[in-house]
Amino acid sequence: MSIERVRRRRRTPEEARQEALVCARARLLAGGPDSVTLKAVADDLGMTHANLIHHFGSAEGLQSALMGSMVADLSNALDTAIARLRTDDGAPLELVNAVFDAFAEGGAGKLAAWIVLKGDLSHLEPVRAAVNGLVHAIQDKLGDPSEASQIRLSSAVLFIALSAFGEALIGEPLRDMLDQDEDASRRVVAGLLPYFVARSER
Amino acid sequence: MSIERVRRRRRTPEEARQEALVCARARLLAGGPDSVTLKAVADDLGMTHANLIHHFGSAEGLQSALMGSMVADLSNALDTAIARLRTDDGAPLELVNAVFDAFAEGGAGKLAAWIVLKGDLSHLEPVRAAVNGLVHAIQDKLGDPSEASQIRLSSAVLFIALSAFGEALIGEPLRDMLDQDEDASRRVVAGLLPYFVARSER
DNA sequence: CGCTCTATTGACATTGCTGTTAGTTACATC
DNA sequence: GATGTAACTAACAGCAATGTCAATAGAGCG
Repeated sequence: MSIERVRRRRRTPEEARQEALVCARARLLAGGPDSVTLKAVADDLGMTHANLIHHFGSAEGLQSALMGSMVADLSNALDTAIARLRTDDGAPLELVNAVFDAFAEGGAGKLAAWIVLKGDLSHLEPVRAAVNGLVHAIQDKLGDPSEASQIRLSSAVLFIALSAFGEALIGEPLRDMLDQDEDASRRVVAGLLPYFVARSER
Repeated sequence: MSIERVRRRRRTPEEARQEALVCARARLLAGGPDSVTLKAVADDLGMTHANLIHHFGSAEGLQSALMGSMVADLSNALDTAIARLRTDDGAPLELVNAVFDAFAEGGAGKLAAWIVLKGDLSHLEPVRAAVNGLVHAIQDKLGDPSEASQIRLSSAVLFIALSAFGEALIGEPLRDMLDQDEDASRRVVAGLLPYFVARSER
């Protein structure tokens, strides 16, 4: 019986951080904020929690990096939607789907809820640019650079974002209560969109 | 120098639970879920955490009771909105305001986010009746008992609830990003409401 | 007043998470 | 192959939250 010597894996700092963030995100989405602890993430990765502290400085450092990573993903998803909006001739449903997907699939909905509950609103700041970009992209597409249209489109984006966020978090139980199918929220929001460009906001 | 003997206050079980729940709710809204601990709540009330365990059984018992209390309040707020809808001739803005207030003031928004992040969806169950009551109340008011109208109104309620929930959580930062005033969300939602009764959902 | 019931306390044990430190090992470079 | 850097580990200490238990004391009741 020979002594099994476990071969130790050595990652680059970037690899280590990346793997940890992927794992931490999965934990956040599956088990909530309380399940993303140093020990839990370290165990998942087959390392010790001390090593995570080595890479992120502290537990708060890991959480902060996770927020940053997820916010960046949300930002990128919105930017992609903007780019497609500027080039393709996507229907309004396309845009709505893009925003809803960004909040649902990337876990941005749960992320934002976590941030708000903790009170760290500053982490949401990088989203500002993307959100405003969305307004301008729609404005350019419609070819109406007036001040009035910007205000109107801002409220449209506000409306889409609120709905997408809500759907990502409480959509499933709420739709279940109301006997609505899985696509109901997107359909409703997309259906209401034309009224924003047609009429002036009261 | 006489020995100061601290006079011990003795509450009825109902008083104790009530005070604890009020305090726990304030903590949840101000500092997030992590700030509602046995010790913190007990300190606020001038008692020991052991006494809280005596009344609620465990920390989880306190959290569960808090969720129950807040869900009940949300349910009542919705019922009040329903009652007013059945008697008064409230404008659509009234209804929207009632739902938005229910999510914002009572803290139902943060509560729901907390429940979803923890994964305890069962706690939301008592809301089902109120939500469905809302659909039927609107339907009665419009005097159209058809199946089609119910489906349409369900999607309207879904849409209002998602928006109200979103506004309660990320409304403030999002409106700030978009240069929208405090009432923007309510105004937009109320403005879109007429389109639900007028047209058939695509 | 004496008695009972139980809300309440204080002290202790336990557990899980965070953070520190000294030492170990993988890997790149010479 | 020798060497240095730093990724990594093991063991420990500290802390905060939860939970247990025996003892205390407020309030109603005879």
